[in-house]
Amino acid sequence: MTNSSIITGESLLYLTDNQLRQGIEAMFFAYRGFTADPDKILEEYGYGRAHHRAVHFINGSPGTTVNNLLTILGVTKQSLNRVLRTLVDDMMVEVKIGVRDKRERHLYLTENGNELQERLSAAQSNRMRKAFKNAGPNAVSGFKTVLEAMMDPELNKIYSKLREEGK
Amino acid sequence: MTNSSIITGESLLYLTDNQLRQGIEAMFFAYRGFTADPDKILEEYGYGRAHHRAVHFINGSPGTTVNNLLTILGVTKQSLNRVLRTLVDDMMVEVKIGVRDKRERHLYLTENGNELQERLSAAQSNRMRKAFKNAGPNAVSGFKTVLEAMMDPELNKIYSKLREEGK
DNA sequence: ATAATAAGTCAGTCTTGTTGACATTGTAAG
DNA sequence: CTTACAATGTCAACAAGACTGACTTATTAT
Repeated sequence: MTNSSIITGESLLYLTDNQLRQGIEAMFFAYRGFTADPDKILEEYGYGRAHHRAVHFINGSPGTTVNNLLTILGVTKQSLNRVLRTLVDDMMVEVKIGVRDKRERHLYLTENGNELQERLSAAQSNRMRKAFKNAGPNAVSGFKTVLEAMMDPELNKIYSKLREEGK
Repeated sequence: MTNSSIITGESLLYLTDNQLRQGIEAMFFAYRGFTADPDKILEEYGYGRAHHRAVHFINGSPGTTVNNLLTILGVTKQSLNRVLRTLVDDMMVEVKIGVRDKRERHLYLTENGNELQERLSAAQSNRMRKAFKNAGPNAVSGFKTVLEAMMDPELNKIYSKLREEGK
């Protein structure tokens, strides 16, 4: 129950245990909301969040390799492979053998995969758009700043890289 | 690949698909960081995130009932019971039969449980404190505003209630 | 007395993660 | 050219943590 005071550039920011606690709980509840809408759609297809993540990052980096995806998702190849196999079997993802290095498999969304991705993205983006709209532009930049500071340095690198690629 | 423009109270906020996408990815990577530190501690005890959540909310609302916890955590009683049973067996949580209503079980952290909670809380709060410090006070309020707007209305009610209780 | 509530339990299923071992194919280095 | 390494895939086994459904026990409320 001790309080901690922190000196920032401009002002003195008192971060009480309760403020930090509220931040923790906000993350917990917000993440639940964040995943709620896509989860409903995924259920229709018999997919889970792992499928969503794979589809999301393949869409964002078409032609990415299995190894790349492994790094971004932070799971084992066995775990990813299970998900990827069902997506390929269901004609959601297309696998192309690398030209320069024939060991590599490059991943692309098929037309079906794109359709699924767009449905998932629309659901998740809608909620985020509403949240952003409600909170206003200043809040949005604050939101991103805090989240970036909360990532592991490694993950932040990956995130920044993806951010650059996407304009 | 369409852009959406939103008019806020003060200014015109252009929310491109890429901005929304970045928000989504920020949530994904930040949540990973958010859970990384406590996960390491939990491993020592052979616990998982489910145990963490239970301990967290029992600490925040000592004497809460099983049903309350069920509502906050949003899981089935079978799922919660499994976790709660191990915590009770390990002397982390104490169960007291209700005085007014003897059907109810009121949950409290034991001394051991409190110790665990403090370790977990310290790890998670440290990261959040650093993130808050890095981002500055304005960013912190923006962070909370967006997260609150992102919760389901139901969850927001629970969150607000907990916020009031905790001063 | 009967119905509803709070909690616990048993059994079975599913997703998603893990390890470990091994095979295949292709690239790179000596 | 052979040997080592790398990228991928696969088999098996296991565990956490979620779910459903059915059922019990104790207690309270009608």
